[in-house]
Amino acid sequence: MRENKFLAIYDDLVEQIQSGEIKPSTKLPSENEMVEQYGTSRETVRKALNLLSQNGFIQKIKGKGSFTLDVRKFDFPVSGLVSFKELVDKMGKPWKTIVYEMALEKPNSYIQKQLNIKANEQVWKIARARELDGERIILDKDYVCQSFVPTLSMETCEGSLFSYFEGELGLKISFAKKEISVDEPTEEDYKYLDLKDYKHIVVVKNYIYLEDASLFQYTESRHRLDKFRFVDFARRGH
Amino acid sequence: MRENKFLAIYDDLVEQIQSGEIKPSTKLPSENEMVEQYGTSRETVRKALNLLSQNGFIQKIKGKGSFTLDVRKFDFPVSGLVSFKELVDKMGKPWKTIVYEMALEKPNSYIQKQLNIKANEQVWKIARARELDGERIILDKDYVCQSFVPTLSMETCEGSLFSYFEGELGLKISFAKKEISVDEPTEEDYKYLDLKDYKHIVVVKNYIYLEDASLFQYTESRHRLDKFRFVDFARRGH
DNA sequence: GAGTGGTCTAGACCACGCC
DNA sequence: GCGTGGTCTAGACCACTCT
Repeated sequence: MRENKFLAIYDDLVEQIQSGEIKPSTKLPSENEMVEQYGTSRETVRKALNLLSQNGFIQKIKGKGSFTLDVRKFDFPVSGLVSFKELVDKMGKPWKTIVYEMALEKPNSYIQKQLNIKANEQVWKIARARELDGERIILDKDYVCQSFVPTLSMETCEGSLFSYFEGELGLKISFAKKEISVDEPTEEDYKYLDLKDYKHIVVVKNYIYLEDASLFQYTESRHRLDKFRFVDFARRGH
Repeated sequence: MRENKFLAIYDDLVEQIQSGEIKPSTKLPSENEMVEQYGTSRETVRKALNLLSQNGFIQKIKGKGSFTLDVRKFDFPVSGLVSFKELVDKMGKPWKTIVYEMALEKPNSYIQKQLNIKANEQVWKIARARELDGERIILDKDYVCQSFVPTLSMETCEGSLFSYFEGELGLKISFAKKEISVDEPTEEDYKYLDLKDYKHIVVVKNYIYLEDASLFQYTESRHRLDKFRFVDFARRGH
């Protein structure tokens, strides 16, 4: 059970929807019924329902009620902030991470600009390939300001940087900007990936910000064309 | 001025941020001050601020206040539900739409599946190329159930389908699922686009739903590799 | 008319940042 | 301690849907 009432209600409903206890396209209890059920005020119930709506679990229809959407059709959203490890774990496929580089460097001017830092600040550079079904199909290049992350180990890089930052360092990631484009492969790409004959590569640039709106990480994910897939759920907001 | 108080406050603040009246990375008035300013309750002010936060305009920091983000860095989000016309108008580039096809058809089995309809229902198929700087770089193929859109004209197709549906037909688009992948060009792509020597094409599949959660349109946007760009802003939600 | 979700209010208590 | 945003409440009125 989570700390906040509305999150507890949210979690409860998500669990019921994902487990199939509440079937797709059926009506949820009305807000007033939930007020009784959960013993809270209506605004609190509504906060939980709005979260469900934003995340694509339900659709609210005025005068009628809240209805579950068919979540299985909206399969895994790569949207939001999901790490490779979370994703691939969810899919249940065998995979491997190969660390090619982990070093504390003076950033070049491109990275300096991307991270918006001074030339004398040092950054961690981590280069890792992701192997699925025996093929290295994604190259992740992470650049992290040392000011936020004093130390880093090889083992961490083989696991999830993300959970290290959030879990052990207590850094709170708040939002991110993603940019997807297609580019020509670099020598690095040819060296670290099994690129076959593809003459292009999908580049996902990720700018990651903390709670205080400071930019602390820049990640470039380079995906082999045939293995790239991005799913997004968006509400037409106001 | 919009109908709802919280939207009016939202609009007011967006305008101030975008016009530069409120500079990037500065502090907004506190919630209590806004309560005075706008003469509403605090929850209403907070509703407006949460919208701003979701849409990447501000960052709220507990104990400190709400701060504007540098919106120029987060330039045009292709995310959400934006039509080609809206996008290109915002960029202010000269462009042209070429309609290659507009017909009422029996859907093939692929489209039937995508739109989740019966074989005997008819659908509009519209194929349009988007020309920028003298090159046809995007091919949009729209499939719309006739049950929602009884009539359609050539002029509408040359403009914005979207504003026709929302404006004249009064259809209310509520949410969409997007899927981005890369594929090999079809004969249609070669015929209707200036593909140069590119051996692949970026495919954006869009499933568009109405307020009552009915799927009413399937759109496939096929982008030339070098001109494709997708920007997304995502908060790490709860 | 009864039931539903959408908006709004006035007030309360809490956790956090800062001085 | 004071000001900030985060949560929660109890109640109100509205617009919409269905019967």
